[in-house]
Amino acid sequence: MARRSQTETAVLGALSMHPMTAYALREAIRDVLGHFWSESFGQIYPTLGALEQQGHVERREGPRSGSSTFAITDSGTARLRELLSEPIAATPPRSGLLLRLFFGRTLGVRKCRELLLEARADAERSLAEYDRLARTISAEEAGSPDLPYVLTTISAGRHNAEAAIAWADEALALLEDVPGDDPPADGPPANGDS
Amino acid sequence: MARRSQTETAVLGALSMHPMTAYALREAIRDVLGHFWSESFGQIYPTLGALEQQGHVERREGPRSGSSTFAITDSGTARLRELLSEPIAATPPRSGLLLRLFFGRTLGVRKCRELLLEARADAERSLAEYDRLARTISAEEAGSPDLPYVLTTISAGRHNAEAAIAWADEALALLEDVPGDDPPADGPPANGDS
DNA sequence: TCCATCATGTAATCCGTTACATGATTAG
DNA sequence: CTAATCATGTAACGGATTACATGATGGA
Repeated sequence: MARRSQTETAVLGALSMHPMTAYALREAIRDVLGHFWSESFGQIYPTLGALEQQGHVERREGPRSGSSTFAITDSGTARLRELLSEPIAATPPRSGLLLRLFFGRTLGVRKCRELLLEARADAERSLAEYDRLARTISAEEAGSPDLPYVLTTISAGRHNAEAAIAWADEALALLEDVPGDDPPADGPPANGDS
Repeated sequence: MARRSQTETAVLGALSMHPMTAYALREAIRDVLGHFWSESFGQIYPTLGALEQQGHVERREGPRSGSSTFAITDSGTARLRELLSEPIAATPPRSGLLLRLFFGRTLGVRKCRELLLEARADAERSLAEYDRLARTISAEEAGSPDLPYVLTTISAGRHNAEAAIAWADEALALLEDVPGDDPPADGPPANGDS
């Protein structure tokens, strides 16, 4: 069971929408699934090769000489359905931001505030991006059977971004009354080098 | 630079609160940082060893024969400050749930609804847990300089859980009018086995 | 002609999980 | 005495990123 983990799922899924070259696949995963998924370059080719050997995808003439277009086969669609039905493998959480805030006493309040403001700004930007995306896709893909599903994933991004903004504000308030003793420079005190 | 990635940060951070054995460290990371961080077992011992060699932690007599308690040293605290100040390494997103919903046409509406209901229930449970946690810690650690920082991380969990609930409801509404053609069983149609 | 983009792949390496292997202490 | 918990480590494996290596095509 060469369960290439969930890479297989992402690749088959992307190809289930329309056939494309490995290169285009990579861009589709980055640009279309990018908000909630990522695949590294070096995974895509080997996975495609394995899927081809298993008969789940078919290699055809590509747009350039030496290039190939991959299309999902019936067995590939069945395999995808199977993979999507598997229980979700829980990704262990790893938030560098929360790790820093948790040890904020050591980091210093000032830097914590900076991190929070940055996070807030990032979230604000994502929020705008999700709104734009939702409008674009709703128009472009109007009537597509995929549309409602795609919209649920965009909605997830929107809600997360909104939550991040509200959280950042609350967290900034929580740190409001913390004494500004913070810049505990890494050497002895009263040393303004950095 | 054997940058044991961010494991080093988590280990030094945990030891910055109080000295403990490697075993206790593991439990602290699981139970205390667990909402936003995880370290696998096999990372902790080697990392502690490396930190000891660099003089960032000190090994002392442990509570049992053959066991050791580790304490952070001054250089360790400086190192922690350094690590915490580094730019946050963005973790590539990987949401198995959103991956499944995105390809929901293939998975089938029914299973998508089930996934959403599950996710909603999970979030509801976390929410209660975060509330309980916030109350417990506020009482237990009242007056601790770490308290406000810890509360910001709990607040993050709360907001995320709330967002997940609101999102699940919205997503369920989005899938409301999708025709229930869904169970595209992996064989021929008109087969009510499951 | 030359650069950006399209295109395909391999290899080295790192990070992290899991399984394995062992033993001391304490509570029931 | 015996099971649960505390305690420490190593080894094997698998998954993922990154760097390396190469080349075609088309537009400026």
